[in-house]
Amino acid sequence: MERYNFKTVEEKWQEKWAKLKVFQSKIDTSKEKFYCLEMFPYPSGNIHMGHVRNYTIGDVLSRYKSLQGFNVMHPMGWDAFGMPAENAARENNLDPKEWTKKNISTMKEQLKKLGLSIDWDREISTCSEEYYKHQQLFFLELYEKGLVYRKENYVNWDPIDQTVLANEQVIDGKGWRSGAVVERKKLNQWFFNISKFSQELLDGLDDLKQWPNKVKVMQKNWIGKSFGCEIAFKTEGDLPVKEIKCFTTRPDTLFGFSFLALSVDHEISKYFVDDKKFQEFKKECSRTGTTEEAIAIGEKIGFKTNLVAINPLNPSQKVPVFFANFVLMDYGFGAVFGCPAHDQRDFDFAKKYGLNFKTVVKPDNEKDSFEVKGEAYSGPGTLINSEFLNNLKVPEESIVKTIDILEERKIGQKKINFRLKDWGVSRQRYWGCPIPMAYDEDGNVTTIPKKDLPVKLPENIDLNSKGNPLNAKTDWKNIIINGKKYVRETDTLDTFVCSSWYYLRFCSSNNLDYGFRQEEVDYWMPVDQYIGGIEHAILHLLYSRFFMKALGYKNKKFKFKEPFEGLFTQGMVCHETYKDKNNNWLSPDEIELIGDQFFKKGDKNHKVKVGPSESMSKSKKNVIDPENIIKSYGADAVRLFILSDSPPEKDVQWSDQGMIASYKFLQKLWILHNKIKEKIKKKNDNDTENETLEKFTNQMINKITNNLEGFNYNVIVANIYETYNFLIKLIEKDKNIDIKILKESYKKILILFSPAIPHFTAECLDDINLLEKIEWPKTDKNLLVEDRIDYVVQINGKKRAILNESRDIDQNTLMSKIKLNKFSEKYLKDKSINKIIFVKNRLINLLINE
RNA sequence: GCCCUCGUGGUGAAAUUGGUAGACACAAAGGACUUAAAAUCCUUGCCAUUUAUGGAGUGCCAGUUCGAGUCUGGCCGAGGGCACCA
Repeated sequence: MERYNFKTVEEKWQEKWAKLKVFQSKIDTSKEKFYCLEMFPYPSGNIHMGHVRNYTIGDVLSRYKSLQGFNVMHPMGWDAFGMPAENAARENNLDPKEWTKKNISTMKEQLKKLGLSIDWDREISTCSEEYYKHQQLFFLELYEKGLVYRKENYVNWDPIDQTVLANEQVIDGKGWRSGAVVERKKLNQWFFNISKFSQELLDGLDDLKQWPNKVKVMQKNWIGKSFGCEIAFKTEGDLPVKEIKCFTTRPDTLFGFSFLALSVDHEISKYFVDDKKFQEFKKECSRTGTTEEAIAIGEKIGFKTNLVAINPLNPSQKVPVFFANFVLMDYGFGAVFGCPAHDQRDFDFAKKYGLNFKTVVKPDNEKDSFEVKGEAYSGPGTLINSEFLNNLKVPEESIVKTIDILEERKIGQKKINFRLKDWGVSRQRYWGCPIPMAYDEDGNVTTIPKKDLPVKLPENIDLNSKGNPLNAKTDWKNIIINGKKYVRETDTLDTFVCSSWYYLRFCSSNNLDYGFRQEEVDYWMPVDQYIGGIEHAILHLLYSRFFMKALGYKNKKFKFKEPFEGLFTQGMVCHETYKDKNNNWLSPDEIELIGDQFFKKGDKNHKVKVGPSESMSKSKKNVIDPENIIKSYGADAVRLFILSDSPPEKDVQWSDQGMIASYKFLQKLWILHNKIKEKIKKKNDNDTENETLEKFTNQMINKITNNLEGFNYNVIVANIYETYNFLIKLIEKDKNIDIKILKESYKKILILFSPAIPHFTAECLDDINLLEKIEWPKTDKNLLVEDRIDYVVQINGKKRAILNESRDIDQNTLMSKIKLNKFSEKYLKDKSINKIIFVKNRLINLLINE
C-alpha cells in the first residue's frame, strides 16, 4: 500500500471535474433548483484564510445539495473595481486593469486548488465592460423612475482617499478603508433614493426567516424608524422668521419646553453669514463634531440668537432659540425643542447655559412634588405640571393623546421619521463604473443615449494627476451629443453598486444583450443560501435589498421581493499575534518555539511577545498563507481543519497542530480504506457480523444529514472521526463482515464524508469501483430503533446505575430488573419507594426517604 | 447611554431541545515499541485514600420541576452593533 498522495489525487480529480464540467449549471425545470452563493472576493492578489473558510462552507453545502438531487448553481466572480487597484497601479506605475487581471488569474488558480464545486462558466468580473454596461443601463432605468437624483449636499469627505464616502462607510468618524478622520464638505453628488424604501426595507426583514436575527436587528436599527410628531413653533424676534418646524417623539413633554435648538446648517443660519461670532462657532462645531472623543464626552455648545419661540400649548411661555452643536441637519428638520427634564442632552445643554425648566413626568413610585435633579428622567410614569394633559400615563397614553390635541389645534401633525438617508454613490475615483451622464455648458444634466453605452473607462490615464484622474482626461471628458457640446460626468459609481446586483448577473452571465434574462432569473432567484462575513450586515446586504426593490419598482418584474432567502454569516479566522522586543509585528514564520517560549527565528536571545489571537490581517502579520498550506497538506486536509474546530458562525483559531492532525487523519483514513478494500475482496463465510455496521451507518446518515441541515459543520467533522473510530475497531476485529453490507455501508459512509473531503472520497470510491450512482443516502427510520436501551436509574434524581435492557419494557419489568441488580442492595434496602417516575426507553427515577 | 449575542475541563467545543454533562479534537502527564529520538499505539483527566467507589461540578444567587447546561427572575463578566437620530 502506498501512502495517500494528496497531490496526485487532488490534481487528478480537479482536472476530471473540470473536463467533464461536473459543476456546470443549466436550467432544468424538472428539478428543484438551489442557488448557493458566497460573497465574491475583491481581487487583491492572493486568497486568504477567510476566503478558504467562506468558500469551504459554501462548497460543503453545494455538494450536499447536489447529492440530494437539487439542481445547484454555485457561481463565482470578482468584485473588481475599487481603490486598491488604483493605489497599487500608481505606486508601481501599472495599469489598474492589468493589475486586476493578473490578480484574478492568480486567485482563480488558488481557488481551484481548493477543489470547489464552482461553475466557472458563469464567472463574472465587475470591471469588465460586459458587466458595467448593464449597470449603466440600470442607472438610467432608475434615473427614469426618479430613484436617482443629483443634489448639493454635505458629504463625508475622506482626505486620504480623496473621495466621498457613504454614511455606511464612515466608522467611528473615520473612513472605512483609509482610517482618516472624515471631513464635511459640500459637493454636488448623485444619490440613490434608498430612503423611499425605508418602510419596505423594514417590513421585508420580517419575511427573512432564514437570516440571523443579529443582522436583522442591525438593519432595523440602521433604518431607524421612529414615531412622533412635527410641531411648528411660532417665533418672534429681529429676523424675518415666523415659525420653526421640529420633529419630536415626545410631544407629551411639551409643557417642559425650555429652549429651541437649531443645527448650524439650518436655513436660518443664512441670516448669520456675516456674523463673525457665529462663523467661529460653526467652525468650532465642525471641529469637535467629528472626533471620537468629542462625541464620547458629548460636550454641548450653543450660540444664542435673538429669536424666541412660543410654546404652542402655553402661548405665554417664550423660550430662547439657539444654534447647537448636537442638532443634526439631516434628521427631522434640523431643529429640536429642548425639554431638559426628560432628555439628557437637553439637560446638559440647559445646565451649561443656566436655562430654567420644568419637570412634567413623574415616575410611578414618586410623590407629586417630584422634581428632576442631577440627570434627566426619560422613563415611564405620569404627566404632571401639564395642565389639561395631567395624569396621562407615559408613554402609552400621553404621546398619542397629545398628538391628537396638536392635530386638532393645527399645531402639529403625526409623523414617522427614518434615520436611513439616501445613498450617495458618486466617487471621485478612476477605477470604477462611469456614470452615464453629461452636462451642457450651462451645467444642465443629460443622460448619455443608450445606444452610446457603455461609457467606457478610458485607458492610458495619468494616475498621478491631483484629484480624480478622469477630470484631467479632456479628450474623454468632452463629447458631443446631437451636435451639442457636453462634458461627461467624471465621478464613478461606488463599488457597492456593482455588488448590489451581481447575484442577478450570475443567472445570465453569458448573455451579452441583457444584464439578466427574465426567465433565467425567474428560475434561479432568489439566492437560497448566501454566505459571507458579518461586516456586510448593513452596507452590501441593505444595498442589495434596495436594488432589488428599485429594479422592480413600478413594474412587477420580480416574483420575489428579497434577493437572499437564506443568509449565513461565518466567523473570522484568527491567529495569535507576535511582537519583537521593539514592538514590531512578527509573522508566525519569523518565530520559533524553544521549550515553551517563542524566540525570533535564529536568535535565541530575542524573546517574542505573544499577543491575543485576532482576526488574521496583513497589518498585524498574523496571517497563514493558504497557498503554502494547501501545498504542504492538501486541500482536503485544509478543508477538514477549517471546518473542524468551531461552529462556522463563530471565530475559529488557526492551529498548526490542528492542521497537522487533519492531515494525519487522512493518512489514517487511507490505511483504513485499504483494509476495507482487502476485506471486500474476500469471500463471505459463515461467521459474519453485519447488523452493527448497518445500524451504525444508518445512525451516521441521520446525524450527518441533520448536522448539515443545521450548519453544524464542526460536528460533522466530529462525526467523521467517530465513524473512523468505529470502523477501525470493527475491521481490526477478526470477525468477518458480510461483504454486501460492508460494500453498501462503506459507500454510504464515503458519500457522507464527500462534502467535506471530496477528492479523498472520490479516490476511495473509484478505487473500489463504486463511483457509479452516487446520491445522498436516506435514513432508514426502522434501523434507527435500538433493540437494547441503556436505562438510567436515578434515585432521588441522582444517577445511580445504567441498565442495558430490551426496548419498550414497562415500568414493572424494569423495576424487577432493578431489584435483581446488586446496587439495589446498597440503595434500596430497608427503604420505601414513595414515587416512581418512569420515562419510557429512557430513565426511571425512584423517590425514596433517605 | 441604548440595542443584540454569549458565559460548559488546561484549550477549541458536543449534548437527540427538560432526562447518562464533557462526544470529537488540540495540548499536557504517564506508559508501550525503540540503543535513542521522531512517528505510532494505549491510559489518565476536578476533589477524596490506588483500579473499584463516592462527592462536587456547565459565571453567581434564587425559583419552577421527580429531574435544569437547557425554562423563569435578579446579579456579575465578555464580545459585537449603534452612538448626540430629538
